[in-house]
Amino acid sequence: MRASQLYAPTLRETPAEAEVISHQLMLRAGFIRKAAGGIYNYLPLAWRVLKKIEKIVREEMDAKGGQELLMPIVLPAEMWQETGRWDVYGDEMFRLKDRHGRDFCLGPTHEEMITTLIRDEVRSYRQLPLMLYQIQNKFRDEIRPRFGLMRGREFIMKDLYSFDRDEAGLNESYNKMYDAYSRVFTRCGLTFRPVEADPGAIGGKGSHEFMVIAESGEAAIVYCGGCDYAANVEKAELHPIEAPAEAPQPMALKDTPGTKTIAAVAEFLGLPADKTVKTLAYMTDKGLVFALVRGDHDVNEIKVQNAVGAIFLQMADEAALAAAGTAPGFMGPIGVKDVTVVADATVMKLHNTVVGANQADKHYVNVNPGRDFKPAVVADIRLIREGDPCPRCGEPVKAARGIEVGQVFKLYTKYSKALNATYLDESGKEQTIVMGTYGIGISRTMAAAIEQNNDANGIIWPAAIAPFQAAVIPVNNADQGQRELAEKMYAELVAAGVETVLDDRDERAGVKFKDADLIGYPLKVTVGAKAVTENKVEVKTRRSGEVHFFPAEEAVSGIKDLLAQL
RNA sequence: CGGGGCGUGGCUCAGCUUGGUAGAGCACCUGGCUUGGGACCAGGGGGUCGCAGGUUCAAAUCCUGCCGCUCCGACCA
Repeated sequence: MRASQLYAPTLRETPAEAEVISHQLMLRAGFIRKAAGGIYNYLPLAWRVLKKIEKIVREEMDAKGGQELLMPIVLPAEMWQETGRWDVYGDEMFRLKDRHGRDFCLGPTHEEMITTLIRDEVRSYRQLPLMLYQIQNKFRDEIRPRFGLMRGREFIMKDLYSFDRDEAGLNESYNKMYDAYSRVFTRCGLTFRPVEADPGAIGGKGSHEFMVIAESGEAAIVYCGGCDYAANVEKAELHPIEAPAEAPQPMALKDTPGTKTIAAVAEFLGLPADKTVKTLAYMTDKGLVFALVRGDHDVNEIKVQNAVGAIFLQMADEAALAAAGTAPGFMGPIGVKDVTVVADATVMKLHNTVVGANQADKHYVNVNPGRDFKPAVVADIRLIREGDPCPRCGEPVKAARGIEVGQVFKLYTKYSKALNATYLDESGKEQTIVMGTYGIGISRTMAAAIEQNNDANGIIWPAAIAPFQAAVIPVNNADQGQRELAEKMYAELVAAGVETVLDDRDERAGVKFKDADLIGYPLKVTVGAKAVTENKVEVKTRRSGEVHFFPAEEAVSGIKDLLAQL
């Protein structure tokens, strides 16, 4: 490709709208342009990168027996109504009507479509297992699209669906995908970590997320230095903590004026925060829920949601609290009606603790959980923090941030049951197909790669996904010798199968170097005066800045060697 | 959905307080000069100042409404 023909409009200045580095660099380097909030055009350089990522993904999916197909973007409402997700998805779903008033949506994911697609055709155990996938644009009307390609409203995703006879088959498919995902992200040159995850709205049980480790990541994860445990904080388990034994005291109501926070109550009573109980109120589709954790702990809302089986959960407002007959700042589990009390397992270990009395300026003291109140649910609902013990080995966990580039789920029969996808086993008995779903954010992976590979001058592409491998730069276009040698190097590299850009633009050397660094070609091949007079072609590695000189006739093999090392 | 900020040429921004014929740098076009890290000189093209109302002799500037972008929040009572 000749740079004079390449449509890659670079910007000297960073557009004001971009906050994270990947977004800034993709705009500046001429990879993307915005069409609307969270919706982007992929220009030729970006498209080349995306196709490389897709190619790696296809190879790894195919290697595990996946078969590629393509489903529609526009999906009819009926199948979503059958599984209930037409309502569950809420405002995040792009909806539209055709001229007859029939409801459709732009596919946010395709479990419903794939399941209805195969249910009429797959009738026998002989047709299983089956793995089908597509690479397709997905649509989610995010509350707040941000960070460029990292959280867009339209994005490119690979989604694979596995269909098995039973749980054993599902586990096998799941393990294959887990392995394939590890291979994909390794080949893309990313530093990543699979972590245990909460399946969330997709449903099912058993899930891992593949996290690209980056400061700008939206997800918080913990991992153990002592063993290989790693999890999203939403999921990370915690064992209950024992409290030192104490003789139970009689419960008493005590005036605690103005103590609306744990810190204030603890100070007023002269107790450490870990001898108190914190109560948070949530409105859910299952009614009002009180979540109890030890005073110095935090609530994990996902765990609360799972503990009560709620689809919807948010902090209760003052009106809801008033209706429930309690007082903000002084809430507690004792004497409340029509409230589901969920206690963290650690709370149940406390002796002579403190809870709000559900009236202003009063707390109960010397409360003994189990004796003085009995929660409807006791579960692990605590949010893990750095330094908490690993649930597997007890070593303190470390915290990190990650960009979720892939997630694998064991769905079991959630969708196959709702959509009636069954097969006949050997004995002629009807069985429900067991499913898994496996996604990779292709466009997000591109952004994540930039988040992890950049410097002050621009992008540093891992060679496997770089839009081009090398840029040939004649320093002085006016010099015929340089121009001709650069043309020759370019022709030879292309003939040798090296994806190369020849910067034939009538620009000064500085401009060409700056653009090459910004775009992030792994190698710069500089043809200057020395190349012509001393037969020394300069090859500079983008990442390390390392410089090699080759005689022109050896340059191509030298470049191929360098690329092989990247 | 709540709160803040911002919408002026392709990009970054000034001008708005105090109304009076729309600016700079970069980018772009022409010519010259230059050629190893975003040169220089001269000339030139390009803007319904987000949209719609209103106030005024006169609105980018003041007022009202709307739209868009962006940041924070929508978790620890």
